[in-house]
Amino acid sequence: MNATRLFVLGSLANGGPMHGHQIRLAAQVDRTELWADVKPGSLYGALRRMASEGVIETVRTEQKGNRPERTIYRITEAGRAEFKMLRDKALRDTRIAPDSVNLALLYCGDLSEEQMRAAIELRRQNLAAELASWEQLHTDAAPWLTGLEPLGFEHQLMRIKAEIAWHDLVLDRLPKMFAGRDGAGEQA
Amino acid sequence: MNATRLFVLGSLANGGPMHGHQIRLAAQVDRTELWADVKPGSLYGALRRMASEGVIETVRTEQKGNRPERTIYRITEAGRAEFKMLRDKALRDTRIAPDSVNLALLYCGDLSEEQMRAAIELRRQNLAAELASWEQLHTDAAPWLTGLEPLGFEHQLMRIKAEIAWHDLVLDRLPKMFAGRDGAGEQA
DNA sequence: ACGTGATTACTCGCGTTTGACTATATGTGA
DNA sequence: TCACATATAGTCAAACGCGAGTAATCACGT
Repeated sequence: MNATRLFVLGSLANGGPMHGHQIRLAAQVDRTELWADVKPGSLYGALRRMASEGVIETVRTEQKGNRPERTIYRITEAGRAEFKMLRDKALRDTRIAPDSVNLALLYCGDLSEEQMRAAIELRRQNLAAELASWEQLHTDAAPWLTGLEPLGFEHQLMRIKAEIAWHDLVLDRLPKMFAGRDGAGEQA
Repeated sequence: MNATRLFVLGSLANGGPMHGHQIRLAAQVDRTELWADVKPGSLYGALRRMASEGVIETVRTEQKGNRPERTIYRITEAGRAEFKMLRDKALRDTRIAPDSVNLALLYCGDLSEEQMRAAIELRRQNLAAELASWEQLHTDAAPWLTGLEPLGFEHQLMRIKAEIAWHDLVLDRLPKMFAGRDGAGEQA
């Protein structure tokens, strides 16, 4: 919920005054972007809104050569207050957004067992790749992780593993799910 | 991704022509809303947009007494095409949105071990309640479930269980995470 | 006859997100 | 030195999401 605002406030609170692009770069360096995934279009809009609300304020604007002007923002006291509020809210929020595949499942009545199996196996493959990539990321980053950040990695790994486990369960169940359907009529 | 559109198209494809409110009621009855969670404010906007695009079209408008007029929509051929596209897309999409708690974790440097433990334990409690509620829902609905719907329930249950397992892991690790911090100095 | 709470059906306005786009500067290799 | 990718820094319109509101009707007891 409101991850963009939390991200902006956190960046400015921990990194000092910065302009938009700088926020993005810093998030790459310190891996914040792994957990936030804020697109540029969202960022600049949020910066302007938040400045107009007074949770952040512009320090000054610069221009190097003829490149677009950049505006440097700093967090205000009101911003620090909202920062803590948003952090605590995120810490309290346990809502689990329903996976869109569950919705798709309702509409798969016209697919054959083979088509479903193929789709699920492809998903499983992608998840396995995603898992491998996160594991790589984890081992690479491990020496630099501080505070509670390692728990975030474990969280992500466990979630992907659970996802894979469900896919295995589905692959196991598929024959049974299709057994009760008319394919050619067992014994008419 | 675009769950609202998939939801609208699926409703009209499987339920025949309907007006907005009818779509919501039908989604309640057949449990589609469990997997979509589309708010009224989103629904009517989507209906108008989609009508203007031609993926759905208005059949007629009615008015009972002096109540708000209701517009009955039907899916078009273009709509059926987009429906399959969106369904297949949802079926292919394995992206796992990062949990906002992982972002919050980065900003918890000022919290004590006790504060963190309390926060995580509260989360765990809420998740346990959520799990119980889904299990109830599952056993209640079990006799009426058709097609691949049961797999959706198992999916949700597994995800919540994984979430709980992570919280248990965190509770186990917390002492170690805080061991390396200055609380009073072990033996100076 | 009358309040009152639920239901019906949708509107409104604002916040937010997104993808595509702009436009300059800086390598980098042939 | 020319071409082409990449980095820098941000804009914009349109789509999207949502809480709150509206305004009538209906159900129900009292």
